[in-house]
Amino acid sequence: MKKEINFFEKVYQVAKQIPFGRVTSYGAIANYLGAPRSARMVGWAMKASHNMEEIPAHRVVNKKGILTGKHHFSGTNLMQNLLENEGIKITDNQILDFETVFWDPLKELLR
DNA sequence: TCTATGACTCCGG
DNA sequence: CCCGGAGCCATAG
Repeated sequence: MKKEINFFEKVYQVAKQIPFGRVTSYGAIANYLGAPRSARMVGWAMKASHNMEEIPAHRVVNKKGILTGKHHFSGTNLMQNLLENEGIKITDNQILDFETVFWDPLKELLR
């Protein structure tokens, strides 16, 4: 095992830096990691994050602002509940004002 | 090694 | 934005 830092670890580090009341997309994280084609891997990492330390995976949605992974959370509306608790409005798994709450690590985190 | 899968994204209609 | 199809890539078996 030479690679101590896996792709997952990178995703976790970025996910942890997502500010309160903000969300980002899998592609944005993947792009920040230098793997814009590995957006799916980010989602895969999020799924594994359940077994890791506390990762705000509920703040990560797809590019359309849809809670594609809410089904993977405990219960059925936990993910939506967590986001709404942060002041994010959601309708039918779709984040309202997605462009407003969107947090791009490439633009906000970096630099 | 190969196949299947997926919390995605892009493209054309 | 919705729908169908294709591309991408790490992980599991």
